[in-house]
Amino acid sequence: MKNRVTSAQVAIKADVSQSAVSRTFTPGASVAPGTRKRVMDAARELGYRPNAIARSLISGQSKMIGLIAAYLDNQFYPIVLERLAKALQARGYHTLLFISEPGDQDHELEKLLAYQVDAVVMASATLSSALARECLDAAIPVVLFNRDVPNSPANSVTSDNFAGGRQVADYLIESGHKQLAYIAGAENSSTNRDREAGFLAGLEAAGVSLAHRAVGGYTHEGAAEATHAFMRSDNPPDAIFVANDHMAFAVLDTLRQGLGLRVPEDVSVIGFDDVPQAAWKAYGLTTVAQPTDAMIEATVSLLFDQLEVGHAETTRQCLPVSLVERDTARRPQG
Amino acid sequence: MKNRVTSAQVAIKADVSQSAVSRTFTPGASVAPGTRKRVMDAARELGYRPNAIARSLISGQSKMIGLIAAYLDNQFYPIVLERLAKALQARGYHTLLFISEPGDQDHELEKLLAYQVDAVVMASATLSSALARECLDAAIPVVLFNRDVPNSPANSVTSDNFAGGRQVADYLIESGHKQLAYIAGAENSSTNRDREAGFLAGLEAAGVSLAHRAVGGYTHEGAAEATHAFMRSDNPPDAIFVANDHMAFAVLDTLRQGLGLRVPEDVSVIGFDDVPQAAWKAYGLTTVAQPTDAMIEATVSLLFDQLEVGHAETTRQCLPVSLVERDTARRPQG
DNA sequence: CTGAGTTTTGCATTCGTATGCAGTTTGGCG
DNA sequence: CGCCAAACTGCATACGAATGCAAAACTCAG
Repeated sequence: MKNRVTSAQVAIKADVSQSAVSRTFTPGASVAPGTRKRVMDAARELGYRPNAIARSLISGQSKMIGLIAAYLDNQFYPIVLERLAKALQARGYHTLLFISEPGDQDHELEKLLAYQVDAVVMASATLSSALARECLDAAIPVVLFNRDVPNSPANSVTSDNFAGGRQVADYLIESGHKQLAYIAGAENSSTNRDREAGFLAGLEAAGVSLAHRAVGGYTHEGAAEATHAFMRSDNPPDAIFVANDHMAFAVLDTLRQGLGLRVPEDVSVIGFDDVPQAAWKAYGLTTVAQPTDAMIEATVSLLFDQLEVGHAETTRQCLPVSLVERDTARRPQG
Repeated sequence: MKNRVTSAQVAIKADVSQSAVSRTFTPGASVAPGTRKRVMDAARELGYRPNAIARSLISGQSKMIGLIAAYLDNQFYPIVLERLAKALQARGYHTLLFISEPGDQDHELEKLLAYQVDAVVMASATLSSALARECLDAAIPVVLFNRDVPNSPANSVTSDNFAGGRQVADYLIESGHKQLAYIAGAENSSTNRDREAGFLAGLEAAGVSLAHRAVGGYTHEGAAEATHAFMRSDNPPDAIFVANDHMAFAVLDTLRQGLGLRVPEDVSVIGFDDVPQAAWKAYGLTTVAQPTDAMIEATVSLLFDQLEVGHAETTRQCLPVSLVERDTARRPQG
């Protein structure tokens, strides 16, 4: 039923061999101009399109990159997804998308490897060490995006989460906040771990201790609940550092609309990521900006170094962050 | 270098034929329990994983669905992407993602077809009629998601944009608004066309004429500019219908933070889509809800009807919408 | 017009798996 | 114990394109 046109059919129509057709569609191959034209004409007439699947089989390169993601409701990831896919497309690669549900990452990754992807980018979920080994064995480069697993053989591209957390601590202390709170993302995520560690390091350096801590699980609801809990306590915080912007929006909504408090007069709030929404005026969120474009660029170069140049050493890139001062945190010297 | 394990290697190790290995991994094939076990053991030991590329080549089914998208900054699409990909995964299909840049859709779609995707879902960009024909020729089902091209041979799943626009008009008029404005998305998008047509139909039925109209291009900035222009005019609107929520947020920010106006006291605003953000308290956007889950479900069943059952007729599904009353539009009888 | 050097071309094989066919084994039942 | 059907197995081939190799065609200088 399917109207599949093959190179052999084109070859017959153009009165050349199948090889000639193949070479016509292989950049850099040796084909006489006349032959090429005959082939192109026949191809156009028949509606021929080289079969990427067959090509992959023989060339050993699928030109597909497996991308594992989840939680696309946090705007950070869709944006990464869009730009990364676009960057890969520009280089002739395409993105096979896997949405990982908590729990079945390994199972899904199995399937992804079955598709012979040339590399894997993990933008969420963590790589189990078993899978990491499998990828290593199969010589499939893996890049962890925005996460880092210390002793794994995978490459990673992250921003300097520790420094970011530290900057937030310094900033909040310098601007006179006394009761500091932290809303964590997921306990086991590397971004949360580093952001929190940096924050705590900053507090310790100033001799301040953390007044409140709760886990928001990177969800809107979790963050809202945590905020309520904080504010109901005996010593409510005067500043909340939230592990990412997505949760910070919920914190702001809860403080302002839910509890009728003023931000930053009553409570300061600082997020992390600097998603586009953070700049929207309804929020105007003070936050730590991740260098999204640079991270994507780094990911792409890393990938191509390994895919096309053949570099093998695993690399861990950590890019600098910067605090973006907007309207949700009292400023120093104010 | 690549440590590729093939079915032949497993066959040797398990002392069976390559066919036996193949059959072991083919659900429903006839294999003796003992043989299956020997094969499985050998496979596990060698780390064998069936090569989906080779399988596609011979079976003629890639089990990949091409998904074309763009504008992932509008939260509606990431969510669709996530849920759709998940639903497809659950059925053993995977998503090959293409980000279309305005202008090169055709060129990209070409590549997508080269990958032998079993079907195409277009969640943005419109299908040129040339491409539509190519897909038809290749017997590749195409589903237009949230868009509709009247005389094309493609299936479509949309919500009732016309009825939604109409409801907004009725609602705004009933609640006593006099100066109505509309901010369009992109002129050539079917969603915009239908939403606007429905809105105008409602106005006409009430004998009201549209006071203002501008094109926001589905962008934050475009909507902000349009709002400024409206409010600078001699007869500023007391209600603005915005073609989607993404732009409506910009309208709200501009009215409130930019111009110091109160919503809905001074101006009412209604959006379209009901993305999760619309429910966040900082916005509390009154909007028309698209039945996202139902649309995805419809898309998936449509796809599978065509892929596995073999139905061929093209279908156009149009699902009902509902107005969600929140806080950005004055209510009738208030 | 000849011969050496360079392009172009076709043949045959390869990638890894699925499957029709025919041959072999197994099991059930009389 | 014998026989037929059913279950299982292996062989050979196919999917569509890329590529090493050797033959053929062309180029150009002498």
